[in-house]
Amino acid sequence: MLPEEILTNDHEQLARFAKALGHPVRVYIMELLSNQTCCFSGDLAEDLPIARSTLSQHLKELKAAGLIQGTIEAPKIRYCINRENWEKATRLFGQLFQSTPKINDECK
Amino acid sequence: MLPEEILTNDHEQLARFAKALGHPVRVYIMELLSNQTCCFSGDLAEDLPIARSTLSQHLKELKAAGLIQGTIEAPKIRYCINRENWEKATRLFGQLFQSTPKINDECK
DNA sequence: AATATATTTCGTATTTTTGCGAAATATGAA
DNA sequence: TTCATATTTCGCAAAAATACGAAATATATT
Repeated sequence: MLPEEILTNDHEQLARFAKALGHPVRVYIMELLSNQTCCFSGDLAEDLPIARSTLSQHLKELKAAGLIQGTIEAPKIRYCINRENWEKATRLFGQLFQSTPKINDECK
Repeated sequence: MLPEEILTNDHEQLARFAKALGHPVRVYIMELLSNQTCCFSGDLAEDLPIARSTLSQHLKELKAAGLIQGTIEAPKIRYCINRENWEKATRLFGQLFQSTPKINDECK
């Protein structure tokens, strides 16, 4: 038996996903990608008030967290959601938010 | 009419919540608080492998994001979830994750 | 008032994040 | 091969996050 870990892999994984979503631009991108299958970096760059290199970094971070993936469609790159991890994130966040905390008078 | 904002208040708010959840210790705390109504900082400090001052900072951050609130119960402090904002977070994350992205062959 | 307990704030150091423009890379078209 | 387009990486700077121990604060108890 392993020693009881307080901080589990799920905690770590959820924190990683949450951190990746911890910037409005990245929330915007994930929202977009979860509604319309894919998009090009250029389309985002036109809408968003940030430099292309900055956008690129945000995309990189989402990719590092496993939330998106890119496929070359020269000369562009098509970005899509990583369905498997998105579902994992859906499950983990869903778990966290599933239980409505009980009302507690001491805490007004 | 205001100019169409790309990054909305909801994006900002969700990012703020996500950022607050972007650390395993804070995920652990919120998970705990969403299951059992309240807890004391000391109880957390005993379980978690971090200094009390570090824990205090994490709690402060969760409080700043509006996810928890503390009430003095001297000499301890009882921390509880902020139900209103937790529900807001539940709604915002729920919205983000509600739509399962369509399968897309180009993105294997 | 003095003591003990619980927690936070302060000061500091290190690491990470965020952002930009310039330069580099990759690829299709001429 | 050269040119044009799309995107990323690099180099830098500024800001924020993370962590710790020591000191400060707050409050109940003696």
